[in-house]
Amino acid sequence: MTNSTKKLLLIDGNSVAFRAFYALYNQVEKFTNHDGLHTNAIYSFKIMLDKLLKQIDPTNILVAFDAGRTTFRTEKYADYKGQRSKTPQELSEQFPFLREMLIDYGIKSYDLKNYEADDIIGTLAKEAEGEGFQITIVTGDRDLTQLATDQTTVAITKKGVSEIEEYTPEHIEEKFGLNPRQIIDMKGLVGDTSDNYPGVTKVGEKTAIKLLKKYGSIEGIYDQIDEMRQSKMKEHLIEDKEQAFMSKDLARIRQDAPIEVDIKDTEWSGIDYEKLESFYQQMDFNRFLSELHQNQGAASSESASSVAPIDYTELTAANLTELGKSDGSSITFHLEMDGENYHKAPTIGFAILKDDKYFVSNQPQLLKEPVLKELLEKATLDVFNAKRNYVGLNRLGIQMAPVDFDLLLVSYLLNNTDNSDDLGKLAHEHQYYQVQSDEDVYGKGAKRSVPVDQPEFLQHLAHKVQAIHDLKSRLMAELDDHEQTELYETIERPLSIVLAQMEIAGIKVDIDRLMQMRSEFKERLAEIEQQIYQEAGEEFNIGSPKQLGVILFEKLKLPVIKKTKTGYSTAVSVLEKLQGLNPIIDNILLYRQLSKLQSTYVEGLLKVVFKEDSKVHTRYTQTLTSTGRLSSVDPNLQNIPVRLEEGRKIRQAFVPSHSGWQIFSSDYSQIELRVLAHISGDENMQEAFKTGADIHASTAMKIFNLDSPDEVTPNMRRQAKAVNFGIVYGISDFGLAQNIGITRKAAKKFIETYFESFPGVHKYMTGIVELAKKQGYVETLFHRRRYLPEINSKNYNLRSFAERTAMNSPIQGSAADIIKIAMIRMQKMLREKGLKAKMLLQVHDELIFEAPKEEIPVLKELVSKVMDSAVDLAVPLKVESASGDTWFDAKK
DNA sequence: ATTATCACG
DNA sequence: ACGTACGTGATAATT
Repeated sequence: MTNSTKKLLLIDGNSVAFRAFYALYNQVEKFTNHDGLHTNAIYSFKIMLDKLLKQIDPTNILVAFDAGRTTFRTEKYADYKGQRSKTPQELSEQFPFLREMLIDYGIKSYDLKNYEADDIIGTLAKEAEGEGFQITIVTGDRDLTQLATDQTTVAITKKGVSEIEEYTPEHIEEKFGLNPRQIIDMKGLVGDTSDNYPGVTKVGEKTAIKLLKKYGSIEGIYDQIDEMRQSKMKEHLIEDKEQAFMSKDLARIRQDAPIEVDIKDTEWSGIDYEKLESFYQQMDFNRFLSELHQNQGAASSESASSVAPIDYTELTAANLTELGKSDGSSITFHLEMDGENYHKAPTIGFAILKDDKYFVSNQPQLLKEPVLKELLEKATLDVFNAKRNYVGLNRLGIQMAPVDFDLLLVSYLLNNTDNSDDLGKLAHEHQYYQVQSDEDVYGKGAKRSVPVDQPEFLQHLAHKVQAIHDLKSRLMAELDDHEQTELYETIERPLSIVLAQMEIAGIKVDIDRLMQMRSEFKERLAEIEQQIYQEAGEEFNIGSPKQLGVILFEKLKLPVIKKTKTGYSTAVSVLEKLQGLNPIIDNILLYRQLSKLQSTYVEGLLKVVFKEDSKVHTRYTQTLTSTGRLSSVDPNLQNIPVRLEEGRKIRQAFVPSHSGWQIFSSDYSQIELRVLAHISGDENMQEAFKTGADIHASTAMKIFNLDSPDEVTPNMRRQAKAVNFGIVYGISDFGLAQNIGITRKAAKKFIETYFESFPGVHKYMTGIVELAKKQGYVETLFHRRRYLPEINSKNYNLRSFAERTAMNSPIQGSAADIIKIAMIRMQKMLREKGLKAKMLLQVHDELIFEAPKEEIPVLKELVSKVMDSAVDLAVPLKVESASGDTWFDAKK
């Protein structure tokens, strides 16, 4: 697109930087680069600048800055801007870098001694108007609207900087009934509190507009003041005449400042991408870096690929020998599958990097050829996502060789915040751009298509193995710096294979049982539904919180307990408070319960059963949680109902895969509290665990100051249990109060007493928060890290959340470490002992197996031993086991 | 794509 | 005065 007219963009640098700074003020601590420099203002300034460049497409640009506090205005009026508080350090340190960024953008910036940015802008705007420019002035300061003309638009930033409001003369007329020049008169009459100059007493915006409509200007008012009828306002006007003229003079933006730039100097030379790239690197603007690379790529080549092409060999049945022999040395491998669910996604290609040579193919069947199969079973592999590759190869009948480097896993250990599972995106996070994301190559949503027959597909695969290889040494070195090599080599890496094996094994589902439940639930739901309609007096969608809210709180006029941001809350906690007021409540609660079971568990589960083996094969996400726990998807087998009997019956549908076998389950008892007892070193807590006491009862004795366990009532124990949970979660009086229904004051007292009774725990909690503030992260027993950038935030909520996280993560994370160790050892033991038993599921603190009935006693012995001894803590670990014909029956 | 709800540890 | 318990995933409704 070419410009038919010349367009000048004038930006009030200080004003916009202030707006930009406060737009992201609540995240100011999140925006710091590796040198500790705050970057939030630069960041949002840049976003706004890009938007403007795109919208306006200017030929000329200038960013004007204030030169300092003293100007000709302070000479005239010493108190001008006198009440302004000092620019915060977090912002002022950003100005030099902001100017540097402008240079990289090819944009001229300018300041002039004794003048404000406004005056530079006013002067240049006037000059540009004479030369026939279209001018846009961008600022956060409304005073500049006085400069609006037919040629000049003033854009005021709103909502931080994400939106702008454009002031043309027409818009100003519409809004105030004044012309732009009268804005100056208005300022003179009203004054300006933020610039700290006075106006006429008792004259505000409304009065000023009325006066100016009648008299035109301040001069006009005083010319005719004698004719004005007697009033308080007239007295004030006469009294403050001098002030009014002075303020008008202060408000008037100069259009004749002695600037040393002219329009020619503002010609935009365009962005210097190389310099901008290194600037982004300096600022740690990873998002902008990857944008930059994509844009450059799109602009510089017709194939829209931003990466240098790789010289590869396309493998065929005929040229397999070119791969050469396998000597067990390290190769980089990638298996491409089309779809997230690798248990069923078609394998569509693969890539190998061996001895600096790239081999790629869109014929995965080739992997079954002896040369390739042997290579993959004998070599040492570097991969991205070992688990995914293992399952994919397993489906081709290949037993994947040991893995040395797993890019996905290592990257997750280094930093588990925003760890993508897309190779390209993740490489970009590590400032590596010689590979694109799948989304970039394949598209997303409805537009997604994988060009398996095109060279770009093979190129993409080659770039994937190249990226894995290129990132290896750097990331492994970082792992070492973090003291995480052991965590990687002895826990996460072997675990990925154990998880793959568990997923492949799957768990058998009794489909008939589920179908039977489905028709039972269907009948009962229909019945309750009719009752609810009757009680409500009309039919509506019970599943819609919005419609339900209208029925309950408007039609039936039940009291509103809580609101969500979109309307009435109808959550269980609310409905329970309404119980007894109307019989409809009980029915809704029951309906909710049953429809949850029906849709999520009965029907949801039936949808994901594999027809071939009547099993569900979940996928564990090993690189997602910020604490180190696993999660389970498609289906989620870590949230199968257990607390309510009705829901627990779902577990009857999980059965062994062979007749004569049983389900066996083992769980750690209070592992998180035991971990806390260990890492806090609290003697009282350790003592309780060492003597095998009931921990909640013993906590109750402490906080209620009892002498004997016999004095602990069930209610005391319940409250003590809640306190223990609270401690693990990073306690707050509010949370505890809410949970056990006591006042905040009482909760606070509980916590105080708790900390007096367990001083070691108290010391740990304050110590870990302090440590987090100092080093920016916390660690588990095995050096798993969690970064807490918000721990020093000025925003109370963000900071408090980070503080609780600092207390909780080492506990939850260490417990996760421990069960992971147990799983690896357990799998090894099953193999070594030649047992038929299979480990199937992990649910955070429990492991679920299937085994021939006769193996159960052996298994029980073995699992207890392995889980008990997974780590050596200052307190014993306790394991409880059970078995039965279904998962439901594997309970005490 | 986001929100409310509810299932689990 | 503020306004929260920690970690997840699936579903249906709504935008």
